[in-house]
Amino acid sequence: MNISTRDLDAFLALAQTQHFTRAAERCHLSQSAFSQKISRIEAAAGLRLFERSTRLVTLTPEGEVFVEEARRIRSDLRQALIGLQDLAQRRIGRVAVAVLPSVAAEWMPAVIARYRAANPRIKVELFDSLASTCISMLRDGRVDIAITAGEELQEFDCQVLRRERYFLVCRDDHPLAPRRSVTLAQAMGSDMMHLARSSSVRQHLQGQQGVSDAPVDGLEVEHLATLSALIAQGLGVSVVPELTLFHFRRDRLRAIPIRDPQLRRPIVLARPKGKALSIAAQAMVEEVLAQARA
Amino acid sequence: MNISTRDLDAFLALAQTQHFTRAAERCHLSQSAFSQKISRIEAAAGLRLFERSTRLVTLTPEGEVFVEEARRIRSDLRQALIGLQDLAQRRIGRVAVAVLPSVAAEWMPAVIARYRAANPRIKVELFDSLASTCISMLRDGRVDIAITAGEELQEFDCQVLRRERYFLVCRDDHPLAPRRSVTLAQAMGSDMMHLARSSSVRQHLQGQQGVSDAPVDGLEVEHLATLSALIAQGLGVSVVPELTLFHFRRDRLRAIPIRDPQLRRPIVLARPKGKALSIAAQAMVEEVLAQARA
DNA sequence: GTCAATTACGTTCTCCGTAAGGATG
DNA sequence: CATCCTTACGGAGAACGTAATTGAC
Repeated sequence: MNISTRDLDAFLALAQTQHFTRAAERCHLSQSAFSQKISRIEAAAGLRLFERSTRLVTLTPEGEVFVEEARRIRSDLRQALIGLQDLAQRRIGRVAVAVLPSVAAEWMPAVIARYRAANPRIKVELFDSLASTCISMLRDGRVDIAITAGEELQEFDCQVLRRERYFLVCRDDHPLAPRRSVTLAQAMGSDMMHLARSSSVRQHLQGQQGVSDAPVDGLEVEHLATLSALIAQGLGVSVVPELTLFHFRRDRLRAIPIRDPQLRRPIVLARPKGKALSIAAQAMVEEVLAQARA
Repeated sequence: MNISTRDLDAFLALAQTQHFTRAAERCHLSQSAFSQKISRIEAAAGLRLFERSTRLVTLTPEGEVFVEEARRIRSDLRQALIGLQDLAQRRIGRVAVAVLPSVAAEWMPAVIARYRAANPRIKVELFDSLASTCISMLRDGRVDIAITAGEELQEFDCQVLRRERYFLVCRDDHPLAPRRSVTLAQAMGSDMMHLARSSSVRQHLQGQQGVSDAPVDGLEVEHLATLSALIAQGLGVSVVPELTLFHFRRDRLRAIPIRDPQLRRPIVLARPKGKALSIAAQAMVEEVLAQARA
């Protein structure tokens, strides 16, 4: 047995008009084809749904029972299909993104502005979180995609958006301040201040040669804004990736690129492995890629 | 766009198995035909519902949205169709009947017994009501059929089940008691007691020649059992139709057929005009007809 | 190399339209 | 006799199966 939406339409049209010819017109069918269709439906149902004399067409009591169910079913199906169309055409939807705070501040304002302009009906959820949080949100399915900098991303499908250079940040009266570039070794020679161990920057630097595990003199902060203020006060220097430099755009601070070519922080776009993105999320990926290329 | 139940089945089978070949088997289709079917469904929906590599088949986020709706819709449709089958096979259903009290007492016990034996799952509702109530219940759709004796039945489809003879009921010491039959005129000569005007019997007799409109001496009762007791007491005689005779089966009472051939009470099976009966009601009609023929 | 989905192609069958048939008022 | 549903029949397109192709592991 096989019932189609057009069968339901035909049945309901006849139930309403009580007239084969007019119902057939409404369904864009010849009257004969329509009659056959009703016959097939009745055969499939196993009973007569309409009582017809050549003059009068009425529902049987069983047909009346079926009308209400058919109406509801057709309506549900229509709603479901319309919902799919809306998803496809991005008239509705939702996309959730978890990104590093630096990425959130530097890239996402423009990305989200363009995305909303292109897809005004899609709800965007942005989480600015540290790398470990980004990863767990992605793992738990709380976000569709994540932009992070961790290394332990084998469980996801990843693509590197950019390999960021690091910069030495110091005050203008620091010995290295006039340099156009420095090496990591040179930078470490100064009074270095680190970010907290939990940050992705610290994790990354930790792996490099010549970077000690121990805090130099207890100045180990959580927020880049704090670090920036400490350096401005002349309490030391630090090494930060490019995307965070906006924190350090203040008087007397200098950012000097670190030459070491292997010292790069990969900014990674991660998505659940082997699972397709929603159309809404796919569109978000496009915008992110465009931003990363810029 | 046209979606069928088999399309839903195919979609849901693939959603569950995540494997074209196995889902195709479940749907009794070749793997190729199945693949095409999924493609058509996706084309109809306007978007990709499954993400496939040759090794792995998974739902897209949009597909996941659709799964739940599809499941519900398919289940609703199945329920509706199964319900129809049940109605057709009289596994479920309901039939309501309004009948005259005399018919209720004489015919319906046997009718209902046979009906229940044949259709154990169908709920039977029986109303024993006077003619006017039977008619209004039928008119209001509170019952499927009515068995009554009124004359004003043009608004219904009717068929006469039987034309009842009338009987003179008297005590054995009444002058007419020994007769094998009497005429209506002879009966009216005695001290006649009538039923209340509202009864169908009175309404019918009223139209006959020689029957006066006025109560003879104020003995005008509503219930046949009362009438029976009055006659047994020797307070008079009465004229009643055959189906009510069971009230008068007591010592010293005699029921004598009235010869007048035109004096017959038609027992009528009435149903809504131009409206088909439910299958359950149709089966009840069959039983009633069988009873009336007996 | 194997497994699995897609594509190609010929066949079958469903569905539709034209036209004739039949019933009803 | 006019209206309207049903049946008959032929054709077009959809759906299916077999088999070849492509792609992933």
